Amino acid sequence: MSLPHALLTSLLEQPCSGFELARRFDRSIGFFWHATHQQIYRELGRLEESGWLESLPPESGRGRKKVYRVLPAGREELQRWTGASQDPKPLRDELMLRLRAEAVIGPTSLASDIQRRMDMHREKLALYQQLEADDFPPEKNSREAQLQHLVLRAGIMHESLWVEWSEQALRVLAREN
Amino acid sequence: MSLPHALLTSLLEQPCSGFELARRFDRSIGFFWHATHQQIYRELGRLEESGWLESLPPESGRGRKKVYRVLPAGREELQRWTGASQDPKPLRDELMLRLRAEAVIGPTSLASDIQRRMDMHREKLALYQQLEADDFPPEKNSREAQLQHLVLRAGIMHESLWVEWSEQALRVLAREN
DNA sequence: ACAACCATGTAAGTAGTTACATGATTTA
DNA sequence: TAAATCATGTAACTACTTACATGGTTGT
Repeated sequence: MSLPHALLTSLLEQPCSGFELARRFDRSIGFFWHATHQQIYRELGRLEESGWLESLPPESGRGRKKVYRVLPAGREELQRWTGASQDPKPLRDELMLRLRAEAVIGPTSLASDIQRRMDMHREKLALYQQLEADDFPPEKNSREAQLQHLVLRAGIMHESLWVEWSEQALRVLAREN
Repeated sequence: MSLPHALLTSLLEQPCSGFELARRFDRSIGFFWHATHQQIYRELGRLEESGWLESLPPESGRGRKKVYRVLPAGREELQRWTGASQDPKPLRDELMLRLRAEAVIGPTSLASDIQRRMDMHREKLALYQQLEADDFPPEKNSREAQLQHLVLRAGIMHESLWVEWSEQALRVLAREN
């Protein structure tokens, strides 16, 4: 149950409509917790039913846009959830399965796909490093900024890991084949 | 659709029953693609319907144990799937959401949970390093061994990443709080 | 004969994905 | 006035999780 809490967080930062939320997700929280607009609309409905959000119906009677705002009960639930302990999810990656399969059934075209994926990881790494340079200069060291920076650091370390791993993998796959 | 291919791989390595498969999963492929026995039984049924597996009914009439074996069509499907390109799944981690939430709603007991998780990552790292020492000595360098080693390397790098990141996170959270 | 473990399943629920539908507002 | 974009939804499906049920085999 993470999506509802992701939405609560995002709406505490800035109340907005489902549509705007979906767009903001794509450029911030969505980097590490993707959600489609359908998921978001469905979840907003549930959150309102639970009494964690309220929706302000369209101002001036025009349009269908609904703006959501977090209620005190929602804030308390978010606090509860954030402090609760959760085990880390184990690594779960299809590519590992494909490597095991390759080991059993012999050479396939895996190497070219790893090359392609490595390029994608490099691109994402460059993007994250740009975001780091733009949004987290050394003098910006409030608690809030440091926590957000930690999240971005995880992304950077994650992408670096897969670039490095891909290089190792390509060396192995290049030997024979 | 990864579980069926994980099962095909495992059954090519060694034909066996659903129960044995579930146990073997817990100690090898399951490290990076966990599955419950219910998932496995259901999937084995589907794979048999698709004509990718055959089941040899219990020998000697006793017991209910069914042994599964991969058919040629299953092997071809596995080959197709392994060579097909797949995009890497983006990082998806609840902990990142909890950090963003902390940044908005202020201090919670996150630090103690990160400490706990760090210990879990350290334990898993130690286990993987032990497996590496036991199963992949330098002289064992067949293609198959090297591919399996790559998978384990990914696990080691993954756990190392989260140990290192946790240390950074604890330094940040210790400053105030 | 009882416990421990082997072995296979059903049922119900949650989360996430994909495809499709619909209407309102803004801008060229 | 047509196209682009804003905005919200329904429906159907797939993957995964959790709880429960049931009977067979092996060892003491």
